This record gives sequence, structure tokens and C-alpha cells, in this order.
Amino acid sequence: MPKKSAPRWLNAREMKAWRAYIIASRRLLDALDADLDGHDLTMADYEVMAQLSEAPGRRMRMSELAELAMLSKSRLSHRMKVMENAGWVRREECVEDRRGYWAVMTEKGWKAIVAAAPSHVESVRRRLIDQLSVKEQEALGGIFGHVTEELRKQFIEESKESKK
Amino acid sequence: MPKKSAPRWLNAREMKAWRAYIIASRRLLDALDADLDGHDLTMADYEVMAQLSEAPGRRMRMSELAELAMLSKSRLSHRMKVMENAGWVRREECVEDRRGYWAVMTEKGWKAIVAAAPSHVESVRRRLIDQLSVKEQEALGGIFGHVTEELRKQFIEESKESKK
DNA sequence: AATATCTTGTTCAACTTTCAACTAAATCAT
DNA sequence: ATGATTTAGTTGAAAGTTGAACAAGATATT
Repeated sequence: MPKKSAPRWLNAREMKAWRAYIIASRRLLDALDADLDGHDLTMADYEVMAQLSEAPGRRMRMSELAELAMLSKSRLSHRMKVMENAGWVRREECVEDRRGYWAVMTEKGWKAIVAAAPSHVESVRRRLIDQLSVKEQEALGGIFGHVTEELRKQFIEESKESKK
Repeated sequence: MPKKSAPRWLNAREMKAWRAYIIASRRLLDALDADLDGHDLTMADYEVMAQLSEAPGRRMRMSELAELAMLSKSRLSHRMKVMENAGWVRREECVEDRRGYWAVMTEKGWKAIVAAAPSHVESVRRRLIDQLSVKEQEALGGIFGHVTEELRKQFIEESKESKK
């Protein structure tokens, strides 16, 4: 259903906010990834390992892990294969639900994430957090907390929409 | 050179800012990409087309385009092949510098980007800009303008560093 | 002018991500 | 119970990305 009304282009302030955000984000993510290079990790893999490391028993069902790390099941499956070969995780059959698997962090994986964490945090600080005033940090948290919330609502709306 | 000092973990406020930002950004980018789906474009391709559409004569040297769209030369080369097959751009040999090529937007490409732009802007509004107060928009522009600037400085520092 | 160095842009191979198809188990409805 | 549907997770092929190697033209150096 094409929109009929004239597009509401961005004014100067809006454009500045959008461009600054999108450009900085690209560069920031690139820098953070580059900083992780020495630990043989990408941001995505780091996120997977970090989530897993915080789970009780350092184990989590694949689906839940995919959800938390914001990866598709397929993508997590592929990454897990790689990380399994690296000896960082292993998969265990799930007794309660025989379709499922547990992703389990190995001792080696734990050591890897513990080794990577300090330098990653330092990197996040140096590239972003320490660049911001307390007020700005609060603004950032507020803005994007709100955006996430709104995206969630929109997603639900759109699900309903598409079922009609 | 490993850091010796104890890692400065993020406090609650810092963690909230960081998590909110990173989570919202992933979801936001996904949503914007999904919104572009109907126009056979990704955000990255949109950016390439948008930059090219604003260049004088809607043509630009490959390197400059890669720079502006924040893509590696290799990646741009590959994308251009795809977009060329789609009839949106064409490559012309460069007379001034015989190593080089011009990326030239075709009439069809122009129509494609003109068709996609309103819905993309609407999407950026709906998902982000219209969710923010004027103050928040200004904060966003300020924060990330600053971050980009700092990343640029850090990049230069690191270049010097690595040359030692 | 000859040589070395840098820049432009492409290509190849390795790797990653996506998408659709699929298996098998669980759940629901009758 | 039986069949229909949903859910968990994997797989394989296609598409996309990366990074190093490369060819060829430009620029700098002697």
C-alpha cells in the first residue's frame, strides 16, 4: 500500500541526528571489532560467549541463546559449529525436550572470554563511554531504551497487521 | 602489549547506556533493512545509490564512492557488479586517470532511488526520529558527532603508533 | 629517463550469512 | 489415540563479505 502524501523529509536537525548516528555507529562497530581481533572474536561471537558465560551452569538452550544474542537460529547453528571446533563450546542433547540441545561453555571457552572481556570493556570505554558526560550517558540510555521499546510495539503491530 | 591494571568495568549507568545503544541499534538497522526490502535494496546499497545520486552528474569515482559509503573497495566492486546487472549503474573508463573508473547512475537507477527514498525516510522517522523529542534529537547529533570526531583522532593516533 | 613507490580498481579463495527445506519431537484438537 | 500444527534445531546451496594478491597506470626520486 503506497503512501500518497508528500514525504516528510528530514529537517536540518533531524538529518544531523540521523547522519551522525549512522556514521558514528558504523565506525564505532568497526573499531570495536578491530579491537577484538587479537582475541579471535567478532562482536557477534563475543556476544554469544558473554551471554553463555552468564547463564546458570554456563549452559543455555540454543533457541534462548539465539534470542539473547539476536542471531537467527541458523546463524547460531553455524557459529556454534565453528566455536565447537575451536573447543570453546560443546553441544549436549537435552533430556527434557528431545528436539533440543544445550549449548555448553567449556573451560577453554570460559578462559577465552575471561581473557577477552577486560580489553573489550576498555575498548567500549575508550571508543564510546568515556567520551560522554554523565548527562550524555543518561540521554543515550534513555533514547535507545525508548527506541527498543517502540520497535517492540511496532513489531507487534505489524504482526497483527500481516495476519489480517 | 597487555594491559596490567585492573579492568574498569562499566557501572550501572554506563552499562545501561551501552546495552541500550547496542541492542536498539541492531534492531533498528534490522527494521530499516526490512522496510527497504520491497525496493530490492539493503541499507548499504541504498547508501551507495544515495551518495551517487547527489554527486555532480550523478557520477563518482569508485574510490570516492567507497569512501563516502563507508565500504571497502573490494566490497563496492562486488556490489557494483550486482547493481550494474540490475541496470542501476554503469561503469565508464576514466580518461583523466586511466587506472580508474566512473560509477555512473543510470536513468533506471535514478528512478529506483527516487522511488525508494520517501519510504526510507518515512521508515527512519517512524523507527527513530519521530520517537525523539527535539532535545533528544539534538543530544543524539551531539553525542555521535563527537564520537565520530574522537574515532577519527584515535585512528590517526593509532596509525602513528603502528608506524613506530 | 630509469627505477622505485603509491594508487586505482578488480579478482580469487576463504569465510560468513541468509533463506528455504528438512527431520524429529512436542503440542494441540478432535 | 490420531492427525494437524507448531517448535527446536540443522543443513546445503546461494549470496555476500573479506583480505591478500595482482595488473596497470600515476607519481616521486634519483
